Amino acid sequence: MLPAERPHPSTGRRKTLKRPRRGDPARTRERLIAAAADLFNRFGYHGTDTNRIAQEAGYSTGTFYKHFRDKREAFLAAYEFWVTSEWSAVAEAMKSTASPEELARRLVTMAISFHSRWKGLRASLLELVFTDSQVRNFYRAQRRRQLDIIAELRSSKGLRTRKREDDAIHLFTTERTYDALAQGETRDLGLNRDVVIEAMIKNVLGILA
Amino acid sequence: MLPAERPHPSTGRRKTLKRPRRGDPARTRERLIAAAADLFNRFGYHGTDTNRIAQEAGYSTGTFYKHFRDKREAFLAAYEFWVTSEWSAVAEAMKSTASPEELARRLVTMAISFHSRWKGLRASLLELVFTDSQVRNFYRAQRRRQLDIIAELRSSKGLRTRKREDDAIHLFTTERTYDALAQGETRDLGLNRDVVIEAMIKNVLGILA
Amino acid sequence: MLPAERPHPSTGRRKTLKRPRRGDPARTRERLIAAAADLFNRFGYHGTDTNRIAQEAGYSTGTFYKHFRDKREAFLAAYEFWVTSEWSAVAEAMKSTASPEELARRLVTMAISFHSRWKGLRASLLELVFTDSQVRNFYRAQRRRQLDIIAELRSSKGLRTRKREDDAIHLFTTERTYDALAQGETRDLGLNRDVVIEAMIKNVLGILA
Amino acid sequence: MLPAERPHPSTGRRKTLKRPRRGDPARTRERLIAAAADLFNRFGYHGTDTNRIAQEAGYSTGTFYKHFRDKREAFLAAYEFWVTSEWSAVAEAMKSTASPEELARRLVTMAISFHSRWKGLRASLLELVFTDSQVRNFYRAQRRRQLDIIAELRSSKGLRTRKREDDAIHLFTTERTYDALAQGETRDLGLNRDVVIEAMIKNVLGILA
DNA sequence: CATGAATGAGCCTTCATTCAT
DNA sequence: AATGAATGAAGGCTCATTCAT
Repeated sequence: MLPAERPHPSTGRRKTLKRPRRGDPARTRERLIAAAADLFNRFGYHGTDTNRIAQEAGYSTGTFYKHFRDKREAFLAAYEFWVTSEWSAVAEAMKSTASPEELARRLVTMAISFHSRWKGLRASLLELVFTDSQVRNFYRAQRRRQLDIIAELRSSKGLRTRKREDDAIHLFTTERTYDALAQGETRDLGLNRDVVIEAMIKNVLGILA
Repeated sequence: MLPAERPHPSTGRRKTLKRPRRGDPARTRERLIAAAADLFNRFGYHGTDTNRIAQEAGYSTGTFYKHFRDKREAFLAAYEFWVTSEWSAVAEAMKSTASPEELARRLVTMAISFHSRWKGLRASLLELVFTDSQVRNFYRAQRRRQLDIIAELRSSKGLRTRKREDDAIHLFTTERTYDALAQGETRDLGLNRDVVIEAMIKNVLGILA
Repeated sequence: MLPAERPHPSTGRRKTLKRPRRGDPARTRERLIAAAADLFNRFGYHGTDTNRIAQEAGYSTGTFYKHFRDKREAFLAAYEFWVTSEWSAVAEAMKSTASPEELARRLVTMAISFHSRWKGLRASLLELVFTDSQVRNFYRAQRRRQLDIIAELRSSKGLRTRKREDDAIHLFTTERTYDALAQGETRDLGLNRDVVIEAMIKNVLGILA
Repeated sequence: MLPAERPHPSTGRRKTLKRPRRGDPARTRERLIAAAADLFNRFGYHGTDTNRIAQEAGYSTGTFYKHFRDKREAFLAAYEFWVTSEWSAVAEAMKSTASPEELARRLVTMAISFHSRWKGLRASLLELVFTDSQVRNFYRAQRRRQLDIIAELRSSKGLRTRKREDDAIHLFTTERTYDALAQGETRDLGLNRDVVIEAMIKNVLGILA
């Protein structure tokens, strides 16, 4: 029997939707990363699908894979984007000449807002760090860089040197608390948000001293 | 799930348990929970499948759904099992008459070992807390209970009262650091493990004072 | 924002189609292999999809993967099925006490009908033998077995011994000609089918002498 | 396509040809055909993608479709290229005044080397002949032409006339054996290559007589 | 003539869940 | 109480093809 010759793909069903302007790849990638970041952040890594990301960015399925090897790579790109913007904001704030108290307050506020904005991405990240070795390596590299930046910032501010361990512990500490604030955990536990925030400010102040 | 990768934890072909046909339901449930806890902990929530849990426990697919409404419920049961055992161990330790220093050291050691043992479960938990409202509610309830227990323990030990916020912050702080130790993050960041541990002990001591 | 909790799969859309009787796995596997053989044979390996095979066999997507690791494995099973039935038919024919002429004629007829029945599977097979090392290994093993069987048959018939090379060449030769007959190539080339067949019979006779 | 496997042929990073912007169309087409032939031959029809062909030839995706209606057309062009070069080589050899033995040997050697060089293309061809009616028609036409050429060659050499059927059978026979030699099948079956080759030479000699 | 970004149908595979035995 | 065959929605990813520049 003659085989059912399959018709050439995409002949016949061509929706007349105007093809999105031929943009430059960098912009496309940016848009995809933005969409990915948004969706991962809202629905988590496992709750987000690749096709949806493309669609949300205004592109079709295939375009996604022209820019990322796979879903993980898109996640990593979104993560990097977020981290970069976070740290440049911190660096910016550090340049100010405000009093240590003022600065500490500002940093804490910023941190809380960052953690609130990215809580979904963070949640997925921490899970993937356990599950996926590539994500883990990427994450660890970011962390080292973070500690380096902190040390640098402090020395550039003329603050006294501290042990890397102390900085790390500070990071762990505050980070988890910011998460709690961002995720409404403090509220659910019946804690007074302001009290917690003040404690954080005191904590940060300790590092700026 | 992420493509083709089994996470770092000790792999190894957990042999199927000898089939315990017609056991009592309670034992069956226990075995299922144990298998679930083990697998979730090793491969993460999304990396573990329901059929595998049943098989690992020595039962068939259907049995799993006789004991749990769905995968989440099994996860929650595993989580509860772990938390319960953890807190009873802590309560046990608190009964001792060791010096505060000794007690603090013991508590920190215990915590680290707990976090090491359950790091996979914890990683999944934190992601699900974000993704899944039922897990979130369950988790929050556990946390409230945890804070209550701490307050209780302290009062039974005749220690001075502290603000619930302080206890919570303490929890957040140490918890994240224990995670870092358990996951080898301190090593990857080039930190001296002992220095970090001593800091934790000092921290705990502050609460026992 | 609370994540869009995804409903439990297959809740809500349950078509009331009566679930196919719970059969024994061996029968299911047989049906799947039969469907796979049929579809691969009609549309080629690349023109056949896995879901279609399951459906054709009267099962759903997932069932296919309960029985075969992947598409290739199903192909190999189909191939083995076909080869086995072919060779047992040949062995059967060889048992007869017909004259060599009669036997040769019968064998040629059988071969042509086999090649006609399985021409699609053969076409895919030969391509996969090139493309896929697992298929290649499987195929080669079959061939060795085939040569062994021929040698055995001859010795059991009391025929004179021949070089393995001669048997192999005979196989190659006739095989390609049977393919041509089966695929209508002889007709397309304006050849007289009977003349070709008679030549084949003479050829086979040479081996039976 | 079969998952994650590159077939046995010599791998190796064919470097992209230097970009020949604005060449003449004929040269462009030639380069595309050469690239197509090479890739189809190495990875099979289904293992080769259109974009890769263009890239390998030093052109961009779109250029491919300026020269071929679709993938099949490129395949057919590659096939024609190969067949043409093969037959002109045979014709060349036939012109020589070597002894029949010498000629037969030379022809067999040539055939084996051709089949070795093009085994991948042949493998795909035979599958497509089954799957795709256009390829089939093209192939059949080539075959008829081939038989015509043989008849012609023989008459021009003053050899005696033979039935077209005999020529066809000869073609089928030797062809399959050359494939086996080219694909290493003889080796895998534990056959002595030289013995097989000598048999082929004898076979060819029969036709030249 | 040439480019290459974009398209989108399609296919393989997984896995939570059901239910007849 | 337990079994395990069967289900089928979902999702990651590929690749032939188009068309605006």
